[in-house]
Amino acid sequence: MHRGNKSQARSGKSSRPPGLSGREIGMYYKNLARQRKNSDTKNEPKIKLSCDVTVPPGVIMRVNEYMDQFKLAREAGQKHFDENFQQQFRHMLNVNFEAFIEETKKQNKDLNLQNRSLDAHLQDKQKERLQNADFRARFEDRLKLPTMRHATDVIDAVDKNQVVLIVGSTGCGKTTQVPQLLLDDCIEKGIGTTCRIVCTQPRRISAITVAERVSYERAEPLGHSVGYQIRLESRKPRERASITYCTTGVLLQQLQSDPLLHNVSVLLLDEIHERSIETDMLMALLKIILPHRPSLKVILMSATVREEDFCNYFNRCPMLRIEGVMHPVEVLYLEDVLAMTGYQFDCGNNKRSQPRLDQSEHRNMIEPYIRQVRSRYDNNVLEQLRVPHSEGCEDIDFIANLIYYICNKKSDGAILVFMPGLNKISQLHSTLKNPRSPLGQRWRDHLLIFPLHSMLPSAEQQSVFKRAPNGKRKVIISTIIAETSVTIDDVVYVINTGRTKVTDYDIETNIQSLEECWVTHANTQQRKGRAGRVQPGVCYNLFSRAREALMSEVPTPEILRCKLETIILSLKVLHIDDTYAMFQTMIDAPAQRTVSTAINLLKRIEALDINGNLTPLGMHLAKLPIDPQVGKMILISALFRCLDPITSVAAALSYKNPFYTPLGQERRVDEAKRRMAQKMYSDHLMIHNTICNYRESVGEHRDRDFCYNNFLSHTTLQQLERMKSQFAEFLCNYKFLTSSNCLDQSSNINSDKIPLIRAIIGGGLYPNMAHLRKARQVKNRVRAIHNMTTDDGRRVNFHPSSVNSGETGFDSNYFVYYQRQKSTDLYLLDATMVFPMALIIFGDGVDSGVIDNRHYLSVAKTYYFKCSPETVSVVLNLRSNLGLLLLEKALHPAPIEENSDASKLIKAIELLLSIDDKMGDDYEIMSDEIDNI
DNA sequence: GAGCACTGC
Repeated sequence: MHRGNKSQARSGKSSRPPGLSGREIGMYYKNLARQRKNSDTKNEPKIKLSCDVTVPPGVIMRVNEYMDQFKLAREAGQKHFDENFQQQFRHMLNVNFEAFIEETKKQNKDLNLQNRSLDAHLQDKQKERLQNADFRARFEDRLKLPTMRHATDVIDAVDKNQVVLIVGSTGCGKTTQVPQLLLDDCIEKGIGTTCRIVCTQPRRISAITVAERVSYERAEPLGHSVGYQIRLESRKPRERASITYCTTGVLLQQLQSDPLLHNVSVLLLDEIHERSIETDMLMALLKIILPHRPSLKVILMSATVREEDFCNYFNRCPMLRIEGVMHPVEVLYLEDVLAMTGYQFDCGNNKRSQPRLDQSEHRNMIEPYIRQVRSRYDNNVLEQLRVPHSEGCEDIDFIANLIYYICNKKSDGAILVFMPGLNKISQLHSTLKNPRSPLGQRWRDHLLIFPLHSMLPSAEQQSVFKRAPNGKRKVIISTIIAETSVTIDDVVYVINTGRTKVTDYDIETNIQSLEECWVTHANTQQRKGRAGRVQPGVCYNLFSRAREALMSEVPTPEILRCKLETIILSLKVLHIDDTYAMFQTMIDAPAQRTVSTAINLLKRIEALDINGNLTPLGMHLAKLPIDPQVGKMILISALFRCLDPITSVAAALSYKNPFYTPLGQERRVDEAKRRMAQKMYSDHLMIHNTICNYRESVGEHRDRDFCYNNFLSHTTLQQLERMKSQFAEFLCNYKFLTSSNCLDQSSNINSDKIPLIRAIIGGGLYPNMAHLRKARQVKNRVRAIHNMTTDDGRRVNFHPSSVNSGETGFDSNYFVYYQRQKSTDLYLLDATMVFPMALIIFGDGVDSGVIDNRHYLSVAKTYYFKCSPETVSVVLNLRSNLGLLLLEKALHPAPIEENSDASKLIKAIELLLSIDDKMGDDYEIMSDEIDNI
């Protein structure tokens, strides 16, 4: 039935109608190719046999022996399980949403009981505090904040309404003061013990700094009435009469054990205008929770950014506006800057000439505007506005020139320049450091320059926050990171190029992209604010007012730009089964197609069954604080006892890569990474090796040097270690492990078996697969070029930061990856070489068949591997046993004991994988395919 | 040959 296309083509060749001329022959084959292409896309699956995965008979025999032992043991029945999880799971499936809510209410009905003697004590303490000199001095300062002027309005509004929206700009004190007002009001009324305030923050750093600030204002140590809780780090306050600042993610996780928020009396959601996935999600969940919790108060806090959206979303809830206390900031646009500096763009040698489309777009925008402002600007300025590369950050010399102008004409104060990304930051940095113009040379030694980017070490260092010494001007060249995440106090001048990089997600093609775009009004507003923190400032927008009029009001909410697997799982454990309906209730609903793509993936990795219900595996994955694919990876690693390497991989994938890249050191960072990779052709194993080497260096007290020499962030490595421990604790609590220590010997019996680890990485990242057809060395290029496609047939490349980039001599042509992203090209941001057998053992949709008398095993109807019929049968048999084992282990969590019968299956898998490891690559076999690309 | 930014009991 399955006939390969190649054989069709060959038979076509021999039966070409006779008597055709040269041109006619050409047309004949062209038509044939077209027909073939059409039939491919319609019905006939495109089958090309890839390399041979035949297992030698001797190995098959041993694998079968192992499997027989495994099967016998299963049939004998092992019923000494912990029944706890199975009960939980049955309950999960049998209880519907309403019953679940009723149960939760019953369990928590005694929770908020008042404690009168404690209340009286709190009242006394409060009176005492009013006498405390520190408290009083700080209280005087608090009174200067606008929020304190609205104190009675706030308390009143919260008293009378379940939901209140507070809108206030930076510096109004809403985040620090509102929780205190409500807590102190309760204490004074003698009901302090019923008061548990939680205030969510979008970032870890803000939760900590706000909690510290508030404790200081209350003249208390952190962790008394005020505390914080972020992942892997907390200073929790007392149980009652308290304020907890936590990240939004922490609260979402807590919902799993406290779905109606019985542990909270007042919930404040801060920075909801940022439209993070977490706050959007919480708002939707609150609409379900609120009717069941009449005593719960919710305060939404937003900057003045489309605040009416939130007000409408909560039934036109009352809105309180609080004025900010920013210093005035003068805003200048491109035309003003040109008039001021008299700068002339270089148009002659137009190397950076833009595409024609961009040029005509620019003309359509600027000409009407020029007519409008003709009388206000002189002709030279208008002429400069006509230059397409006048806006944004195309002309680095222009930005440098503006910096020198500020140095020359303006009073002291740091300059903050917003750039889109590392490339432009680096260009401006080198222009300022190695100036060609006399003007630049004059200022060079007066500048103290800080490039700021998440991958640069400066983001972690304190020097960027310190004031510049006399005679020096601090210049910070930053990405959007300085807009909200990093605050530098002494900034007085902001240069806003108006450009930033944005990730987007195309539903149709399932492709994530990173591209440079214009910022939104909301971004410009926030950037302007960065100039007015300490004194009146100036914001230089390097785009015209005409451009501003075309910019969007706000960025696209995160929920419309990202994958939904994790959210869907977390809804499922809250018994919200109809996720489509749930998403429809959100402020912005993601497309149905995005939801169905996510659900399909969850089904493929067996987190959901065909009906979309949670499987036992899915229930475990939902509880882990990590994406489901990576969750599955660590779960398998626990069963297969190679915990340490895999948790390293998982931590780095879910947090960040520990390498940073100082400007101009890219080559040396690459070398360091490749040293760590030890020719394993894996970015993931490279991280594992790095962590091992790091630990060794810690043991020998040379970790500082080690990190410095290898461009590693100490802070990130420590956080990765903490995350690894957290994973081990979770898995231990769920009984998949006997120890909560990542390095425990019993959890790492197989940790040095690289083929097995490679396969488990593949098992987790599956179905993100890619096939390398050819790696070739081209003249005049140092590095190899790769001809590679992902499973959807798209051409991809290794990202230049991957250790696989430019490599040749891979032992297998198959790869798994975590992230694929389109920027200058479609890139795999990370990749691990895997052997076909790993995909066959751990993939879904594995099938077998016969083409042209050749037996094959196929993966996901994408890759077809030749093999002997005996291999087909042993592998399929092994897969069904593995399926049974995983199901059993998901229902009855327990590690696979060494020398137990279940461990025989792992031995069998290990054996199959280890022969793969020794097989050569298949360039020869594949070479005929290259013609077809 | 290239890397906006966050986050998880």
